[in-house]
Amino acid sequence: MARSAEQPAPEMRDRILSEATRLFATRGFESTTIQAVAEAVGIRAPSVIHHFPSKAALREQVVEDLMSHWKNEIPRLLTAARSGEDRLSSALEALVQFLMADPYRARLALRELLDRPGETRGLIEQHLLPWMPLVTDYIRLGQQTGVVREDVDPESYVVEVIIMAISTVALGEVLDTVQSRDDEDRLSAMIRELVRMARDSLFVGGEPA
Amino acid sequence: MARSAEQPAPEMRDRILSEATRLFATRGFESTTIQAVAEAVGIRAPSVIHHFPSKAALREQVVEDLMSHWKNEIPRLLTAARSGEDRLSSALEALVQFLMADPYRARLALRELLDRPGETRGLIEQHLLPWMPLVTDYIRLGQQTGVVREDVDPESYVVEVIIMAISTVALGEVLDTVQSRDDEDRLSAMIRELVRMARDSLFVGGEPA
DNA sequence: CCTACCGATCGGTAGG
DNA sequence: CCTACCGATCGGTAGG
Repeated sequence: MARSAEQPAPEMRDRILSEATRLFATRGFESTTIQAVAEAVGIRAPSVIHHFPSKAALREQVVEDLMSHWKNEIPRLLTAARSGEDRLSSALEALVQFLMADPYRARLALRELLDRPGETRGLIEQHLLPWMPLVTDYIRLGQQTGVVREDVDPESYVVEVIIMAISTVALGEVLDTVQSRDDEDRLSAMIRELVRMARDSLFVGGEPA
Repeated sequence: MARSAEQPAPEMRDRILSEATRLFATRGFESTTIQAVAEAVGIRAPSVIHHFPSKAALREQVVEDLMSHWKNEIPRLLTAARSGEDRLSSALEALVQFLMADPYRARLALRELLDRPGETRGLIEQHLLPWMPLVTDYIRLGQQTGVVREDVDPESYVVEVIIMAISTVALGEVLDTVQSRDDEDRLSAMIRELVRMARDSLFVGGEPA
């Protein structure tokens, strides 16, 4: 009779969050019923509601968990490489790695951007925007020293690269069959081309060898 | 008594399609009720079902209309400019113009890619893929003549550019407030940067001036 | 965490 | 194109 009484199964809440994340990312919030989440974790629908006051609250927590992941990773991404001019390329590759580590991250982000533009914009302004100057100042510095193209619009460039990375990873599953490849899967080729495009459209001159 | 009998209101069907497109694009298919579509055109829900056998059939027609638009526009996009090496840039600007002409096109495409990857992939293979070689062969020709970078992966490049264009236009509303601008709106700056990135990551050398 | 249950809303039908 | 209506499912509550 030590620890059997009424403790609410410590890991159950996390399991619900995990399955809800997966389902919201793949099917979308509206298409996912509480019952589907319950079934995925092996319980009944009302038990899900016991852990989260409402379906909306469940979504909120799922999104918040995603954002806190971002908040933790961003400093790591931005300091991913210190090898001078190649720093931005390495940061981008780290971003892609981060996105591909959990296949639901990119898809969930894209869905939230489409479904709740206002709320998501608020989250972006809160958590992502403060880091922007750190990157754009670095790009402007590169423009002054002549290694970065003069006609680059730093803010637009950064946002475009992030959009490209998120969209590519999120849609990778679909795009994977656009063309068959023998040597490797399509998504890897896309990611590699993405990194190349970001690099070659930023720095002046030809290949960095 | 000439034309009052039982003709099913010729323009009503198109009005339903138009409002359904707008609602599916902005809120998503699952979040859009037949009632909401009916209300938008000023009729009752059962009258919508009279024009389309089911909600799914309405979606099918909306998507088919979008695809037929694409099919008509693609030849025009690909022959948008004949001024030699700048041809691809002009084609891209034409693509962006096409996407921005109807704000719901990009958002609907992105939603369909997320919600129904299998079906959408089929539509892409049918309608878009046949045009791919026309672009990729042109890029490969440019690689042989030395105007296009050697390390460009033609197929990946084309898909990335299309993804970037669709995503940018679709998310433009959200991104518009990432940073305030005095001279022009954020989306225009994003589009211009997108075109620049596509150009500078494709061709060798500095600015074409 | 379960069973039993409910009001609301959904897509769709009947029948003019 | 409308009113009247229905079975199914949804999110959520009650009460253990």
